[in-house]
Amino acid sequence: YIVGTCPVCAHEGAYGDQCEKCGSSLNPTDLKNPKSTLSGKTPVLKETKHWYLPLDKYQPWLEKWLLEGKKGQWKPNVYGQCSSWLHEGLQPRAMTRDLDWGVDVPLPDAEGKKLYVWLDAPIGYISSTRQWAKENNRDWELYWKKQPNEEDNARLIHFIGKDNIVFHCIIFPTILNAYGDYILPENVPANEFLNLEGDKLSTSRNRAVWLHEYLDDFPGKEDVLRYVLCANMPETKDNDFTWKDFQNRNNNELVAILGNFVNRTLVLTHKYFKNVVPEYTNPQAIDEETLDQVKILREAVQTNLDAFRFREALKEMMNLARLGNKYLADMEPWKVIKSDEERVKAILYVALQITGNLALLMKPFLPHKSAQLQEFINLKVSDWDLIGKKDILPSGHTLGKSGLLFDKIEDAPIEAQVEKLKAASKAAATKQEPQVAPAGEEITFEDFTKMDIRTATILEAEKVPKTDKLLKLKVDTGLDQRTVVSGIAEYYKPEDIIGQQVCILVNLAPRKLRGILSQGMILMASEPDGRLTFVSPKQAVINGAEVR
RNA sequence: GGCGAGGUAGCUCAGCUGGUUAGAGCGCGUGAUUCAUAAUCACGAGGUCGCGUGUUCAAGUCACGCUCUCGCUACCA
Repeated sequence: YIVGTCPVCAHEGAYGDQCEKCGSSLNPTDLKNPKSTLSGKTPVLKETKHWYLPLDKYQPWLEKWLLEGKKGQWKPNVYGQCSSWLHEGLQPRAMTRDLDWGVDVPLPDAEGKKLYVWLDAPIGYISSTRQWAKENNRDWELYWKKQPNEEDNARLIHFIGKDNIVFHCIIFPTILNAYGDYILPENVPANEFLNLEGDKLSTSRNRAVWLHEYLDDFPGKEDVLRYVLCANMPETKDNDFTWKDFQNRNNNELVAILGNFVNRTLVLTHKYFKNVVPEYTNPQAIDEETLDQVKILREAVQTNLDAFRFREALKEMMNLARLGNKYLADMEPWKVIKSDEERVKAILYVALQITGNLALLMKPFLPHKSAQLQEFINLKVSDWDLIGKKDILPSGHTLGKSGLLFDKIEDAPIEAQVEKLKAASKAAATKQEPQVAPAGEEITFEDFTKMDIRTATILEAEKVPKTDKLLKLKVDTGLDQRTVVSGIAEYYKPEDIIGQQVCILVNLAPRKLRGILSQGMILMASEPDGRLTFVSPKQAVINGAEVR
């Protein structure tokens, strides 16, 4: 909105950001004789004060702490994104805003200033800890402050998505470090994005699975969702949540492998030994070897959890149920019972130990079902360290009342969810009233008539090289044929718009974009999400017709 | 356009510092089995490791070029 004389080449029509004559990029304050393009008056420089985080000053520290210190430790996607930012060079970042809503800047000379959300939000992690500590009679500083002995420090780990990497890896650590005695994030195992039925999640488009609705639709299945989300976690690249996959994983994995193993063990114990854990006499090598596997699987789960490989950890947990199924299939207690009840006692003893250990091993992933299984088998203790014990359910122990841990999900509710999703996003798309831009300032009729808008036809269109959004158009305005550069390439392909009739502002001052002189501006309807659509006469009219 | 991450069986992924016939789970096929929610167990069929060139005795694994997906960034009169 500002023109003036270029300080480099003395061209008089230079813009506030760039001089087209010499191509220099400028700041508005660099211009000599600046004038407003709206009113023609000389702009007044108004100061607005903002507080900055001088990230540039901490660049050397970040390079050492992050680039050197976290190399090979942080996930490639996280480390790569951070090093990309650091290589571009950090700039001071404004931490205050001129807004009429938000958290006030708590400084005497900061009237009307609000804190930038990403200064504020991570500090909320600390204040919420303080609040929690207060309510629970704990010392919050143990969780955030550096302790006299480094090994006593709390470990700070941020579980986030990739869109939050910069705030948790660069900005927040810089603040913590600058402040002084706070611990720093040990790791930030950010995930990629999870899509929903092949498209991005979007709460504004109501393209989401709302948790309260899920719990209504699938009561008691909170752990099923946990399981599917964990098994499908976008740890290395974007992934897709589909209801079909949800159903398959429930039916083929939770029901068929885990639930089924538990069920058959408990049913057999009930049938043969009246729900009491039998004696473990004359164990065979296979029995001991099978029980030895439990500890190995626990180690595998643990190692993977420590390394934030949750999908793999989950798979190892399921392997314990697989081990149990295989053991039962190999031992065939339902056959042996006909000839050797003593042997069946040992077999079911082993199967029950696997079940007991499984109840504990699944706890990090399926907390509700873990508790439920503990009730089934009347297991009161739940320490992780117990996993591997070969007598977690000792002989003579009476089991509880059992049922089914998981049940099958039929096609109908799954299809209903898919339909619901479609209907919801369709409804959201048609509604769409909110967040249209408010009406602009009142202008006079003369102001309006200054704009000469005409109908025109696009004759040629090509993408401007090295840009994503720009198309170079040749249009027939009725008056002439001229070149217009337009930022519509995301929504229109060049070959699709040739012959398209549009409206064009013909008396707009020409402007060079990417080295191409753009003479005029194509009128577009711009929706809140940024989508653009041509504003065109409904019926074909001559080129050059005045639009009023 | 620049930068980052990813592209390995139908699907989701593993393959560390290059080394014999590329692995797992689910799905699929065949067989076994019946204690179990037609669940389970065994066996099997599926892969030009995105494309190309190069380095090497040897490349999914290294180098260069290209291509596709996601993200950050620039351009959007």
